Amino acid sequence: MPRGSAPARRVTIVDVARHAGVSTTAVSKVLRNAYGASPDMRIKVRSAIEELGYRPSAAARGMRGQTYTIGVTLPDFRNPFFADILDGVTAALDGTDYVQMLARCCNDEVAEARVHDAMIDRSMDGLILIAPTGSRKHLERIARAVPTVVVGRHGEATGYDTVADDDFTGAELVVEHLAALGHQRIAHIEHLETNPVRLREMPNAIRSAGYRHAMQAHDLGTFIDIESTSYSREGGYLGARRLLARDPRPTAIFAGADIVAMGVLDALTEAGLSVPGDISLAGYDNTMFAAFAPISLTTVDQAGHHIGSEATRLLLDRIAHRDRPTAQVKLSPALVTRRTTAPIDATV
Amino acid sequence: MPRGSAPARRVTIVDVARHAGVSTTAVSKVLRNAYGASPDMRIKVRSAIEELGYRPSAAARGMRGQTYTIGVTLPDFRNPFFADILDGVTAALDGTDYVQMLARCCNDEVAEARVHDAMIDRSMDGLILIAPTGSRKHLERIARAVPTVVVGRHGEATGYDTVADDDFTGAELVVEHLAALGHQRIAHIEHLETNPVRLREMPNAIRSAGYRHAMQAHDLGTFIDIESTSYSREGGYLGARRLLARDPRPTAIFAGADIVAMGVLDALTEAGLSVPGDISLAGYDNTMFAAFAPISLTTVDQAGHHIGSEATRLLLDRIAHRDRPTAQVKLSPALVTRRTTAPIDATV
DNA sequence: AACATATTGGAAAACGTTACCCACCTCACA
DNA sequence: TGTGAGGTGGGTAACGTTTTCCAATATGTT
Repeated sequence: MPRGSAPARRVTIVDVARHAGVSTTAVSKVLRNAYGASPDMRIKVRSAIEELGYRPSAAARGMRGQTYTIGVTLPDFRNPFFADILDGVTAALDGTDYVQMLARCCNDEVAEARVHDAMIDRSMDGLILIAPTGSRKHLERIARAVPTVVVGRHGEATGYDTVADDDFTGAELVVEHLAALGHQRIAHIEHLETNPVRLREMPNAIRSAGYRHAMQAHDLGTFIDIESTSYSREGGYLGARRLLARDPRPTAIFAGADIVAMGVLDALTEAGLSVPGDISLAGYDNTMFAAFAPISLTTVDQAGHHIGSEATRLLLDRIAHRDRPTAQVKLSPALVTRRTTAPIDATV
Repeated sequence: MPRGSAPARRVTIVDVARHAGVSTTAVSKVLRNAYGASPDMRIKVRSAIEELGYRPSAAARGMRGQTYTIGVTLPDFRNPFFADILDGVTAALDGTDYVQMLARCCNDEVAEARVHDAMIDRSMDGLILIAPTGSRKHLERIARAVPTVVVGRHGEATGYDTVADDDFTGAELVVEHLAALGHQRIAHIEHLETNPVRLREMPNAIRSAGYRHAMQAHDLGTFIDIESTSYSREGGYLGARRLLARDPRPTAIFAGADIVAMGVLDALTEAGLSVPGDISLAGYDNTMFAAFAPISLTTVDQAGHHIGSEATRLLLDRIAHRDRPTAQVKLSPALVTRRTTAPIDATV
């Protein structure tokens, strides 16, 4: 019986103004901490707001001013690395008037654009796009409509700020580590990328380039061996299956992401191989999963929390100063050595 | 240099109307598939929309009608079970005009209320609250403001629909399974709950009750052993540490959620114990993690996808018919037997 | 042919806020 | 005693939709 006492009209700014005996303009000023309201006025209005339980309508606000909403899009809810970034966003937003709203933007470019548009339609004050796959042009278009920060994408951009990890160095760290352990046949599983722009901008492509460069630098150029699948558990499983079919098979696998390493482990378990006994394995992202004790995956820490808070800081700054030049923040990754990598001697 | 060609005024319904040579009313009717527009009119308007690249402003819509936005709140981005639910929501929303927006509502009741209010302020057309912790009264208040479906909470409600798994039966399935394997000292790690209402409504409490009931039913009442922590990896770790300190220690642990089982495995690894050699372990939720080959966790499948799509179906229905009586959907869980549980004989 | 009923299209008034501008007051200073 | 500046407060017009009418025309019914 949902009947229940009439839909109860929402308390509006007019009600507050009347109750406090002032104009709606005055109430609005207090709400926005805007100039032109005396301390007395502020107290009076605030107590009226309190008494009436008034809450501003974001829809109405959106028509003239801000909605105090930050939109965050991400490609996947299963990759735990993104949760770290979101924590950083939440932390940075804490204490401000802004609220974050999330949406997943699948992996397909059309669906992604639809989600971005949906956020613009909803008058978000700013957008944080995590690892978007859209074209540069598309991103510039979004950024023209609303302040935008792109996370996890390299390259200079004219319309938006970026925050990214130095994936090239991160990949080098992994190869160096494995090479120092005596490994030569170090294979890599990457996320397939063909678009030339994305080859220069997407983290997965940069990691792959870092891998190749480091292999060359360690005189292991002839051992370069890459499987192109996707950054997902299935991608890892598939890539590992193919690598295991090699003869001789690699002694170490560098998975482009922890989630990929998870799939690799699925395949290794299935094949009855032990880690690092039979084969060494490294991931990337240092997600919660990598720290999982029974696995204890060697990986690269991207400081997701820091990435998220930095992106938020940039976004709030840009909302306040839309004309400042764009900034590119690049963070340094760090290798986290755990138990899935071991010296080649220990490997059969 | 973000300068860039003037902020570019958004295309509005007025532009579309002028371009098509009709009234804004007519355009609005076409947009909403409302009655009163001829097929000719629809074609004419739609092509004008296409040509101008018009997109309706949700803010403006929100002031009079719908925003075509569904708000989804969930307590945690790290529990992969929620990702399954979200997939179900996405699937059910596919092909409709609705877009989903997510927000995390932490675990604390005040923060949760703030998030719910934020969604109402943003004129969401409907809300799906996943495993909310708020009081019944709070939920009823939300539901009075906007069509609401509560996921994962038991008990009759007058203002909102609910979708929940039969957690009591699910817990029984686990105990039955372990008892059939010959286990007696079957311990349980639950999420601490003291509030009397939530003891009757929250899934964690129901699972705990199911565990106790099944233990009694199998004449294992004297072996009932519960650690109260939280549904998180840390909670699992802590609970397991305490259980391992028992003498004699349990031969099997029923973790209230897969994420808890993950923490249990952290503790077991640390203690140098093998699964199921030294101790059997079962989880709950059948998340992606449970299927992870190196672990292969026995668990209870909740069909998260189905839960999500069912909740969405109910919500869309309620948006269309706000007066229909509330519904409680209860889904049946299924045991998924994997490699972390074994006969007691095999256990030392 | 007269009348009722659908169908089609539009004019105008909301919806709740903020931006813009103006009026008033007080105070300091010439 | 003017005059200008800074501080306060408010009136009013947007903002872009949907909703609620109403009028005009087409269709069907006696």
